[in-house]
Amino acid sequence: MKLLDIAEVSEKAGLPPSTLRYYDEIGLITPAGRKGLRRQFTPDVVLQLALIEMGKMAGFSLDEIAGMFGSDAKGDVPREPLRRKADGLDRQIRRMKTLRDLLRHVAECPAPSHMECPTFRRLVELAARHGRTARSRN
Amino acid sequence: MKLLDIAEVSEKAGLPPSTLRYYDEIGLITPAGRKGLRRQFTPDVVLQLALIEMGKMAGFSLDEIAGMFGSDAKGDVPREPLRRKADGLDRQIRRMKTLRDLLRHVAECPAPSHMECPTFRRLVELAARHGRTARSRN
DNA sequence: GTACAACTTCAAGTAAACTTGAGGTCAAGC
DNA sequence: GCTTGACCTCAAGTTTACTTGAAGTTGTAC
Repeated sequence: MKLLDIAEVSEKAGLPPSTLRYYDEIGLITPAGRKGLRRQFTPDVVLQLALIEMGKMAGFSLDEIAGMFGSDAKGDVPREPLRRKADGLDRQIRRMKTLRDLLRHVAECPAPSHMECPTFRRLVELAARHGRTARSRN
Repeated sequence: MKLLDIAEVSEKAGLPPSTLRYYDEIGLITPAGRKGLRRQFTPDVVLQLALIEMGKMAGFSLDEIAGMFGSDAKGDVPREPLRRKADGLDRQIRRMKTLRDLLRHVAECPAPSHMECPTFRRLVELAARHGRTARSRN
């Protein structure tokens, strides 16, 4: 299996080397070994990084992300929190769809102030209700 | 129109007063006036705050959020950037759905290491492709 | 009319997620 | 075998989004 050095991973993942070193430092990724001082990564790390990016996009902290996928070795990834996170994502997706509709509406709407537009208000109120319903924080 | 003081807004919006003062300071919200020193808000601010929360959830910075909805007075909200943000949200929603499926899968999957599970890898690869396709940053 | 709880300001502190820079190491090509 | 460019470490700096605390002010209830 061919190993990659940091510049190759950086290229493939679209992340600067400084970030990769930082992720290594906090244990989010781990090089397969070293050649001299240089980190050598398996190609899988690129996939892992894609996963990390997704987690970040969804609003998870690096700590949370490590908790989701990082504890591979131990094998004791607790299932219930994962399910709850997935449910949280569903709620978040719903709110993001509302926000998307809102943005598209604002881009079209000729009303001088958004708050005066009934369509706008309805959408925000809808989202506010969703937010209030989604009481659990993850 | 009845005005709210900071504690009432805090209560209704679920945000601490310190945050509301901060948002005022950076111009994200604006009190309708003051009673003595005390800020007096119109009820609409609660809706605005819901909107801000949505924007944050979607990964926008407070600056970006101010740009989307804040420049109400000027009336020159540029439409094209808004449409692009909406499109960005669509891509993000797609990736979040993948992440959700991934989390549900990990919660079920008996494989010792996720990276060894073909279903898992397929999902991540899918998402990685989505990510690469979505080149524009907002 | 006075007490006091709830507000106020302003400066400084905090946490997360990186980035930057100085100074050092080393593998590979010539 | 030596140069050189890509890597390394470690400490300090940066940005965003707040929070905290000290010290002062004031609307409202008694």
